[in-house]
Amino acid sequence: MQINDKYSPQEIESKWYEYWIEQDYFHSTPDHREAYTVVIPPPNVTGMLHMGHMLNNTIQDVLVRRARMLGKNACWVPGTDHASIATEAKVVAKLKAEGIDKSTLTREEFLKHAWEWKDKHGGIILNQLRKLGASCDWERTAFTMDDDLSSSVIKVFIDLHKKGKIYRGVRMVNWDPSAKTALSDEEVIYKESQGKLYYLKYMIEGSDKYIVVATTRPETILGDTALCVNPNDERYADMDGKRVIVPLINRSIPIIKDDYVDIEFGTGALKVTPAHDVNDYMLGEKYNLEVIDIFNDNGTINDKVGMYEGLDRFVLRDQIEKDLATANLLEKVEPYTNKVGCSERTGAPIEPKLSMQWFLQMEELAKPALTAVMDDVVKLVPAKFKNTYKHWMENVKDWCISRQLWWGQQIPAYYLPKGGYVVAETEEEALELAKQKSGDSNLTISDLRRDEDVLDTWFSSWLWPISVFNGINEPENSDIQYYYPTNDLVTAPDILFFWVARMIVAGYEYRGEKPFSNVYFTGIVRDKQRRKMSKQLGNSPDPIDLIAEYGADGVRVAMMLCSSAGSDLMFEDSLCEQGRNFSNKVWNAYRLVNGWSVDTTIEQPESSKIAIEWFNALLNKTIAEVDDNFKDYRISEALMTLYKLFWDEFSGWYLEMIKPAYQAPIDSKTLAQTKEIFEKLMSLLHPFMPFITEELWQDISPREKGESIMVSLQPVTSEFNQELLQEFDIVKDVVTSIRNIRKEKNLPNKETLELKVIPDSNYNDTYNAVITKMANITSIESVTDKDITAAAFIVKTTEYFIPLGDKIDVESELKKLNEELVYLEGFLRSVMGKLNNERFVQNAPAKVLDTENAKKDDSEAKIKAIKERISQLS
RNA sequence: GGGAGUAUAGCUCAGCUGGUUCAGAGCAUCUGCCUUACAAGCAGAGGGUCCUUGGUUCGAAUCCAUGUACUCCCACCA
Repeated sequence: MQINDKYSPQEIESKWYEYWIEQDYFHSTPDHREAYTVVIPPPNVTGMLHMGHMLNNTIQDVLVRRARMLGKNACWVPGTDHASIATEAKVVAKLKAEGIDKSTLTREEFLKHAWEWKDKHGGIILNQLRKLGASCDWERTAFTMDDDLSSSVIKVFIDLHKKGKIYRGVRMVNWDPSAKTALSDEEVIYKESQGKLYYLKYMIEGSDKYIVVATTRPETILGDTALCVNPNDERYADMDGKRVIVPLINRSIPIIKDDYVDIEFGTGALKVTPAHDVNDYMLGEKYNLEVIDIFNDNGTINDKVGMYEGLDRFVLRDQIEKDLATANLLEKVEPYTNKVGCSERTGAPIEPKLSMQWFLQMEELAKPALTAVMDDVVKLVPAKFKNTYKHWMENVKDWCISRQLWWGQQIPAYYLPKGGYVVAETEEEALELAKQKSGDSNLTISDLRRDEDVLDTWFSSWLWPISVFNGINEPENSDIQYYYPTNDLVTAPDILFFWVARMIVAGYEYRGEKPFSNVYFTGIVRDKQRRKMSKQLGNSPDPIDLIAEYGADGVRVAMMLCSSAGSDLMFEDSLCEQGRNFSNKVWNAYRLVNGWSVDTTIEQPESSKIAIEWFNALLNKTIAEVDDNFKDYRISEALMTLYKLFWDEFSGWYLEMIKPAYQAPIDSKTLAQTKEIFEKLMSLLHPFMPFITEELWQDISPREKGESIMVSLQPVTSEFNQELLQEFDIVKDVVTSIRNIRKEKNLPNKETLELKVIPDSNYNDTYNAVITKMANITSIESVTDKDITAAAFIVKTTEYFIPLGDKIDVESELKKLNEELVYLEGFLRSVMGKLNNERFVQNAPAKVLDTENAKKDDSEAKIKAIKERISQLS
């Protein structure tokens, strides 16, 4: 497309992405430069791109592209996570839709289906990232179940087991009856749920009296093995040694006393079900109670009790309520709101369940990881997350790492026929170990039974920054040596514990070093009503549609403008308009510059010289600001700074200053310098808007094949003339004042005006050329007396006049002057109030005193000038 | 139940260690303009008790305390 056409992002974006790929700019290999490494938070293999990814990956791309343009060897490793529960659930559902039940398949058959699924859907999200312009090193694309990564996981498991950090045991775990697997504590989310509180009658054995017990889960009476009251509860003082009968079940259970029970709650009596409640389990251990597990893995009732067998737990709850009522054992039912733990992945209510699982001891491992964050060796941005992190790490619990699933890394534990197990990387090693352990040299592989479980997904992703560089299998390889530790991690705060904390732990355990230097937490993308964007609510736009409508550059700019670290962002489609409008502005500014014809015989006008000098100073100042913003990860501010620089300063002021008259040519020097400036502006904007900046950069001057803005260097800041910038603010004020007068007096811009000035210390005629050009002034004449027939204005302390003959309205002029006078006098009074206050003069630092004195002088001078003009006019 | 955070213009937010970057920005709104790069634009304008109440200070949006309102995290209350 031609540059003088309208801006149309669709036409340029795919072209440049292909070019970048073809030129292999994204790929990084170790060299002499400083490495800058980012590993992507691997999205779920079956995921689709949503607004959260959009935000997250835009930030990463901005950081990576900028680092690359700062001369670093930037490497952004992309990849996906196998997400064992989520993916397995999807595959199971898909098979079910085809009429295949998972239980009829062998492990191998199921995994075949799962891999097919992965191959079919696994690449979608990464392809979507390309549309966004993500400059990932695609040749390094990793998947958490790639051979290298899987063997890393297994090695680490074996190593931790060898170190005695991994143990196997029966514990109360969070059971997901839908996925039929254990979950870690972090995978349980608590939701408010409107339920009921049931008051059940437990008859006292050998008596017609009863004790009422309040419970939210009456179905668990099947597993009741005691009734517990507080020893200090007088209502139950005479219950020592007595027993009660479990309603409906007619089992006799003891009454025990423990101060765990809250006297205030319900009736002060607690039913104890050690198999199905964590607290009850602890009571059970303490008082040596029988444990009756009443559920099957899928949440239906088993045959242990011999009643209600096969019923689902929630069906049973209603059934029990009816049966209790019929038997007159239900005193009452109250509405009750409580928190119910649900599976993060499947949403199913969690069932606390006793089962044999594998655990990782975290306490010791967590120590270096805690110190690292507290000492800012790993810096969290924003820092408020340090508190949360500290609290979690100091109270870290053992990590349940086994899952009763097939999709994932299978635990490398092999059970011996006569009890005991060995842990080994291969079957052959396992056999050797087994022979040693059992003393039976005739053992064969088929005698060993491998543990069925797989490892928690996070047990593979916690190695991500190491395993993508194969740093577990080959700890000395050149990639890991060069790229590790990585620099920035960009992620959402909801996986701080799942992932970030554990990566830091693994980093210290397996590399003896932090995995990254900075963690940038993005906010959560919400809609206008502050609701989290989600598929179910249907309030999330499809990012691909947005890109199609506004262009990737436009969407990127929109996201970056409204996102500061750690705070949520309220997104709506219309925000993209701002991004697209800005792209359009950039495009059109280039069209203007590009459309000028050059005349090498004309001299460079004075106004252009000044404009270039001024803009270069401003550019330097802005680059320094942007550098600072990036240093503090204030990315949206960096962009806003550049946005204003380009729109207001460059387009609004600079281009207007150097713009030749209609169809007139421009001098070659100004054009060349302007193109240079334009190029720098493109470089500065490139990390945010990669496509349009490449397109224009390529067009500015002929480029060789193989050149690209993305591998060019960022402009660097240098000394700039601070005074020039301040003086220019005065120039702008003068121009604006003249524009205001034009507006008031209805004078069209085309009509030329004369300007008179009474020079004083704040006046500098260097800039007259600029003023005349910008405000369409014919001449600026220095005078000594006020022109009372002219429209007047004061900038700083300098008085200006525009002779308008009879066009000025003395009445309204006086009114305005008086208003201004009142304001200035009030202002002066407050300044004088400070200066006359002895304590202020004594305590305030010299700098503050100076400014106050300057304020005083300026306003006094202004007041004097206004008073004079008032007296002349009236 | 414990902990943390936030409250500034209609909206989204800046405002670092109290003082000319102190009341700001962008968007939105309003008023003029189809001015020869751009109406996805240009030129202007309006808009805030800096959540309440106290305190510290010569001086508070900024520091301290109290209250209020939201948000998030953690926790085994049946």
